[in-house]
Amino acid sequence: MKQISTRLSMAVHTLCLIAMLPHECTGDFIAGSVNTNPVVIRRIMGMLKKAGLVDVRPGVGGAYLLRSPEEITLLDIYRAVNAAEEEQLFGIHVNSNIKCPVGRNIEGVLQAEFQAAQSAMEQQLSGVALKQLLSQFKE
Amino acid sequence: MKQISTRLSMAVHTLCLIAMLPHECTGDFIAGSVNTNPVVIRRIMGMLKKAGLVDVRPGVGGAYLLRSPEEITLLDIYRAVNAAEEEQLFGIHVNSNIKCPVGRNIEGVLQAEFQAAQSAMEQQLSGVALKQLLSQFKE
DNA sequence: CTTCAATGTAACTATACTAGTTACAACGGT
DNA sequence: ACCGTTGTAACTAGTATAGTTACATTGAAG
Repeated sequence: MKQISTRLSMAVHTLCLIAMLPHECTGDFIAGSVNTNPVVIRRIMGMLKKAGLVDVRPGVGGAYLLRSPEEITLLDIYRAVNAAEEEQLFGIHVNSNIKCPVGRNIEGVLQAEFQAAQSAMEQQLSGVALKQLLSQFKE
Repeated sequence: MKQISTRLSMAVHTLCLIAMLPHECTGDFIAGSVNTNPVVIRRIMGMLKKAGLVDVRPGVGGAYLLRSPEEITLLDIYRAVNAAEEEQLFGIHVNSNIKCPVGRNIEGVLQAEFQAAQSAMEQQLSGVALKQLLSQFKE
């Protein structure tokens, strides 16, 4: 199965670092912790910036949160890194045969059920704030 | 974003047809309602068969449910068509830098949170049985 | 026993997303 | 002016998806 992109997990990682070490968080520094290419991190930072979660300082380097860690949830991050305006998690086949009772109604029926499932997931994500994650790195 | 494969929605469509019209459900007939290639349907039928949800009759054609529509949930179907033994919905980047407090712990932390989100979604799916969908095609 | 529609698969294609990479312009302190 | 950093474009390899063609196998019916 195709998984949800690791952009989300890398974005969470990035935000945790920014929250803890705003001054040292250049793209290269974060890339060193995530263990990937700096450009991948810069792209993610761009998405987080566009979503209003962070501000990045071009030229000088570093980034800082635009909201407190209690006010940034996993759902916020999830939405930030999934650029698609089309936010449907479940794909539904289209152009079913309208001459068939099932084909005629399946799209609407599935749309409702899949939306409910996606909402359940998103509600769980919205209950976890960055702050809760940060507390797990202090030991 | 990459959506969950339309195999799931096509599989639900297929099972609804089998439940309603077991005798007429050849791969070609179903493909006509779903509006896709018969081979795509046969592949999905093969997955549903492997999962013990249906039995297919080679040679003669047609298929029938091996469980009643009350006993087949969207979660059963979801699991049937996602062949991967690795059932993690959220991808997590690996090989983070263990010299960093965040990199050292991020995988475990995210694993727990993502699993909770996935479970919330799956629980919602498990609450919807095929029978509930079938009732929406009778009008 | 032959026929023939249907199933079961393999193989191949086009498309799309992902993650990584190179390259380079623009920014902005020092 | 210098130089490390950010911001992007462009390209690559790898992989999942959905569709397609082709063909062997199945099994009831004539």
